[in-house]
Parts: sequence; C-alpha cells; structure tokens
Amino acid sequence: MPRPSRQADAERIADRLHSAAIHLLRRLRTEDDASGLSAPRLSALSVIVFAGPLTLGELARREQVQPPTITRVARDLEALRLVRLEAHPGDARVKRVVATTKGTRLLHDGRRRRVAALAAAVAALPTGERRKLADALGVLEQVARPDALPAKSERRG
Amino acid sequence: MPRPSRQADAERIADRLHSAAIHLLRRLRTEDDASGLSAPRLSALSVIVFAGPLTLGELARREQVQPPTITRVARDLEALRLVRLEAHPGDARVKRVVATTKGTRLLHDGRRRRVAALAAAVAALPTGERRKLADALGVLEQVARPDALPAKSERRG
DNA sequence: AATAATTAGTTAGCTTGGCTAACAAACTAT
DNA sequence: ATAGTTTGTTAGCCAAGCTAACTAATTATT
Repeated sequence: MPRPSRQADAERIADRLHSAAIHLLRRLRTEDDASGLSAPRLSALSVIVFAGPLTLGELARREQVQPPTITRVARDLEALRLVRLEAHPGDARVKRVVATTKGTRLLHDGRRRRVAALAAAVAALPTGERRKLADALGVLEQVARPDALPAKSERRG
Repeated sequence: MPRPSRQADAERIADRLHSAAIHLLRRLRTEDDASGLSAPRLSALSVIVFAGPLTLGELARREQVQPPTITRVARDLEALRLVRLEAHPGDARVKRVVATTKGTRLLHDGRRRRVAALAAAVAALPTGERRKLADALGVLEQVARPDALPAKSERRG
C-alpha cells in the first residue's frame, strides 16, 4: 500500500487519540467515588498544589476554562477546606488560591486511589508495551497543551 | 537514583495519562463548534456508524453510560436526523439505532474537522515524536477499554 | 485631579450530559 | 395464568461548562 501522507497520518492519530481519551476518562470517572472529588476539582486542586499559590485567573487559564467556572470550583474547594482564598498583596482585585495541608494530603491520597485502577492496568502490561506508553507521554502532554495548536494556518513548521 | 518499582512506575504513567487526557479533551471541546456535535454525541454517532445498527442497550454498554443517558442521546441524534430508531423484528421491547446517510456523512466530515486542530499539532511534531505517539496508540486504546481494568483485586494476570 | 478604560472576579441564568428511582411494556419461565 | 426478567422511558436531581451583565479596583488619559 502507498505510504499515507503526513497529513492523513496525523489525522488518524488525532482521531484515535481523541477516542481513546474519551473512553479513558469515562472509565476513570467511575473511580471518582473513592477519592470523593470529581475530575475537574481534582485537576484544579492538582494545579493549585503543584503550581503553588496562583490567582484565579491564572488557574482558569491553566485549566482552560472560563472565569466563572473557576470561581465556582474554587468556592467549592474552599468549602471543603482544601484550599484557601487569600487577598493579593498590592492588588485588591486579585485573589490567590493556596492549597491547605488537608488539600495537599487529599490530593495525593485521592489521586493515587483514582488512578489506581488505571495504574493496575498499566502495571499489567508487558514491559515493552508499558515502555511505549511511557515514551509517548511527553509528546502527549505537549499535544494536549492549549498552546500546542497552530493559530489557524500559521506555524506550518 | 534507585530504579522505581513497577508499581510506582505504573502509577506515575497512569497519573500523567489521566492528566493529559483531561487537558486533551478540554482542548478538543473548544473545537466542537466546527462539527456542531458535542463529544458524547459524536462518540455515540461514531459507534453507531462503525458498529452498524445496534440496540440502545448495546450502545449504552459501548458508551459506558446508563440507559437513560443513551435514551436522550439517541433522541437528540434522531431529532437531528442523524440516526433512525427502528423496531427490532421479533422483540418489540427493543429499538435498533441506525445511522442515516446524513449521519454517516456528518460523522466523517465533522469528526475530521473536530480533530483538525489536534491533527495539525500532531502533524507539526518531529517525525520521531509523532512515531512515539503512534506506537503508543494501541496500548492506550487497550488501557482505555473498560475491561482492561482488573475488577477490584482480581485478574492479577 | 478627574475621568475613562481596562482588568479580576462574581452573580444569574442557561445548557449538556451524567445519574438514580420508579415505571410501562414485552418477553420468558413456571 | 402468573410471576419474574429484560428493555427502554420518564421524572427529577446534580455537576460543570458557557455567556451576559455586573461590581470593584487598577491604570491610563486628559
């Protein structure tokens, strides 16, 4: 058979990636009960824990959602005492989100539990397969990043 | 540093995969406008198109959602004339979902558009990186399949 | 200094897509 | 005939996304 064009190849990869991501998350969602946190909350908490204190706007951009969505997530996480909302010194418009000890602890425990089932499946893979997955993670993360997309038809590199 | 245990390795992979999947889908969701179909509808339509006519129950299992969710998705897709709901010959309880020509066409066009941005990012990758991604797709799909996960602590194989 | 423009975040209200509980209809087994 | 099972629907809830419209605070302009 003729070698598929780079474009066709990329589209096939993108399509399968898309589909796999959908099914992966559906599967993981069923594990939510264990951690007690939904995927978006867990994701936001994760950013707060790992990316240190940051403003709501920064968090919204990181999470690729609109400001009102972050307002609610932050409020909910605060009600659970997993984060604190602090005034920004020097700019009274801004609020900073900081993880509490409880939040940090819950993140690690909960997240581990949440991915436990997936981790088990990964651990059950033959070494070669697991290696393939590990090798692709960097690219995957890069491709999943919002700025990975060429704006319209630029960056044709 | 000491080589991480297989378990720790698997957990780290699972964790990053989880995170990447979340961000990937968020990114893709913003492309929804182009196709006019949301991710769940597109996914369901895809199954209907590729897995041929199937019953609502089968579709629900495939999509890993509960029956009422599928009822609604099917109703919406039918309202858009993308699928038809037919009586099952020989069992009046059952409904079969069949893709219309319009549905099949829209799937192919829409899905391509939907993943276009992702495909562009993939196409922009250096060949080696793109190869890594392609190599991991099979494993990724396997891991994303619902039965890939050991139920509780069974299926340790 | 006053005012205009911009920025950060919130509130209100809508939409989609999950879920459970309770049900109707149809099929199957006793 | 009747009891139980299976298939799908209806009703009603919740989470999490969005836009539009707003307040408060900062920055820029006159």
